[in-house]
Amino acid sequence: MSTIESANMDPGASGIRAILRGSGLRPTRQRMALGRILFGKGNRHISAEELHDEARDRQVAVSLATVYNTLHQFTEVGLLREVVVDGSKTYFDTNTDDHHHFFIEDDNEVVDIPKGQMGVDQVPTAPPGYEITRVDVVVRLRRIKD
Amino acid sequence: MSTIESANMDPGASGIRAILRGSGLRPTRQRMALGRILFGKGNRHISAEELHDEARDRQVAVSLATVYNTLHQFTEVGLLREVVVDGSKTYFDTNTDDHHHFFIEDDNEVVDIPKGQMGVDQVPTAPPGYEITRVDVVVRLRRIKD
DNA sequence: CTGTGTGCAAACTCTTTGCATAAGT
DNA sequence: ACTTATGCAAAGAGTTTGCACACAG
Repeated sequence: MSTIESANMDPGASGIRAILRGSGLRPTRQRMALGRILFGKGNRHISAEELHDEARDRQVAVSLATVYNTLHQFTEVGLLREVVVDGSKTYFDTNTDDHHHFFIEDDNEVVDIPKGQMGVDQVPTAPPGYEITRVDVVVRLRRIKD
Repeated sequence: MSTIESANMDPGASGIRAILRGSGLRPTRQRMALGRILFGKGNRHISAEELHDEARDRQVAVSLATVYNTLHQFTEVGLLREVVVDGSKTYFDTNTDDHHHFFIEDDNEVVDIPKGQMGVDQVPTAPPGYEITRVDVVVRLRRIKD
């Protein structure tokens, strides 16, 4: 368990405000609170439900609909990235860099694959008339039981 | 590996029956009909809804619940493979070989990437205690509009 | 003030489930 | 017959939508 909670990442309230302003989003109470949860401590892979629960745990009253709205707005302005690993839930990644994921099937957890540890050697040519928007790689993992 | 040989030829009713028997599934009217749709003409990437519609179009009465049951049973015995490309729908691929996919975002279509046109050069080492079950690559495409 | 954001509940989509009926062997 | 499969409708999860009220600028 990596507990790197050194303040190297936490932008603080004013930082979040700046991020939102810079993205053209009004810094409302809810967006500020969700922003702090999302960007307050390193990279996260979180679902709407999880974010909602976490907000509640922090005594922040935010409706689930607002959580969805906020996640989508953040994604639109490039603060988040959607990760598709599982047909049933949508995960949002605070790391918007080009990178890939491990997906731990046992507990539905998404983990970044360290950059440089994985590569795609031949990106295929897109069929005529199409362009590649992204290449997603998901390495599925299962816990070894013995 | 019981991959269906000659994937581009219609196995015919007797062929489907043999496939089902070989997988330990009773060849019921519904499974036979769905099997023919699925394996009758080359590789397919189909959702439950699409398969249901197609069955209806062929005058085959099958309930949606049975379509889901059948798709999952076929997947369990290795006749199909689930493809995760989109958070909202589940697609089933009649090609169970190791291969990757294009996903055309404009019309939610899944297409196989020709074998050899794409490769993953370094499969990352799985974290200790875990084993890799599969590596999925999805190349997302958008239609070029000009 | 004025417009954007939020909360709530209801609606929606995709998928699963429970149980009585039907069909396979 | 005996067992497994199917159909239906209802329930379930995750997500979205519509509209009145609240809040930021």
